[in-house]
Amino acid sequence: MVAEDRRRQIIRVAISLFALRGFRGTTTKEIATAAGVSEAIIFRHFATKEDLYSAILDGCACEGGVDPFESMAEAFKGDDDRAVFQALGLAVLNFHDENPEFQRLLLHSALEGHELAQMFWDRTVMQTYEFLGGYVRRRQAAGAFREMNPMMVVRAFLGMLIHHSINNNLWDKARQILNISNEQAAREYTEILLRGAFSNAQIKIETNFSSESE
Amino acid sequence: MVAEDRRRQIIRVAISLFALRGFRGTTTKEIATAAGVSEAIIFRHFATKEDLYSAILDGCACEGGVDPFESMAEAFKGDDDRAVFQALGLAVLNFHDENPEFQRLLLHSALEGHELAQMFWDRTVMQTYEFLGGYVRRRQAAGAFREMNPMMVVRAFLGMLIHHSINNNLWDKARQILNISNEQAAREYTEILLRGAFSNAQIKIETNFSSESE
DNA sequence: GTCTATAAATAGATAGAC
DNA sequence: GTCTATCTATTTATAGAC
Repeated sequence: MVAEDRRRQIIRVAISLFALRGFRGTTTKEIATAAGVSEAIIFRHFATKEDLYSAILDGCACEGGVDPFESMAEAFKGDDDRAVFQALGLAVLNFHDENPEFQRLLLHSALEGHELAQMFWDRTVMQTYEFLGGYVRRRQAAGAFREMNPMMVVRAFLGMLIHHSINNNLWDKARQILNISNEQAAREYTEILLRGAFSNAQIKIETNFSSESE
Repeated sequence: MVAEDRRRQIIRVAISLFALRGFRGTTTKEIATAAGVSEAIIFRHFATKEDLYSAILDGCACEGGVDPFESMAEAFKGDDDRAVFQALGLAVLNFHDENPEFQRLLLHSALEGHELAQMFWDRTVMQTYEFLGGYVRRRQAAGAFREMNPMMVVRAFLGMLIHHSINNNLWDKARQILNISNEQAAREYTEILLRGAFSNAQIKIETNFSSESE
């Protein structure tokens, strides 16, 4: 196999194993065996095990270039609150469903203090807080959202989504408790975020009460 | 030092290190050094490294005996929805704040496929879903909560809480984005769960609209 | 470009003196 | 109850033949 292909193959195999067992939990021997080569080949392409990890990070850097906010651009302009959150929610849930290894890699990385976690935070998480937080702030000014820290809204929504993904990814039994499609999950979480779990009756009582007291 | 004390000390040290670096990422040598003894002492008290891990689990089993639902018993009986969720929320947030090692240990365990994660799921998570899910079901029957899968409500709420704790625990920068007390966080997440982020004005429009269409 | 063989360091675990 | 010394297996990494 030509050098560049072999290199990419090793990285692909390493991602799977690091995701499964973490950096320290994976041996170069295991990577070599899984790639169907001898251990010496690993060190022919990567000076050290750390270098292999860094090469994975460089790969992630490119993948992260996909704009997660693309799908919500239209809803964003039209101030369609439900569509904005549903689109982002579905994008996040689908991404984690299609890339379960990434989430495990990221969690391992965060726990082990590697730089992937920091990179992901700076690049993706911060961007999401700014983007979505800005939207919430604008909608608060328009009177559609109530007054509260916009970051709180973002944190709450991301919490529901990411926890949902981690549950499905790490615990077999999670789906026994709640087994729904990503579309439905995105819709339900959006509904909870925007109007809560109270019934209309309850909300009417609350709304009447609060208008009296105002 | 007497045997039983030494044993407990080693376990305490091991918890810290396993939480920090994971099971595979921690060496018996490191544990010995941190405990201020030689490596041989570790293996005098625990036949293998795995045995040490199991001993930690047994310790957790006792700690888990604390009833997390105690603080919400009164609110539960009185159908005080806000108090129920706020009390549970505060209990969860405080627990993770006071036991940051436990959360890291649990995450490492879940990723590494050790039994702590499974034990925690069966014992604590399931119990929470049943308890809180049962409450939601009852309040739905009373017309206070709208019709939806009760597990969805629980999942959403736990998601906000646990994600909030993990953020504060694993990422330094999380507090830069959103730095609030546990009391405030429990209150805000409860508010989002029950009545959402929409303003009263928006809810009135929605409520009127939905009563017309009903 | 790939392999076998092996070096060097580190891991878990034991023996035996005090 | 604790230590030093040591054993064995594993892990990262290299050398050199093909």
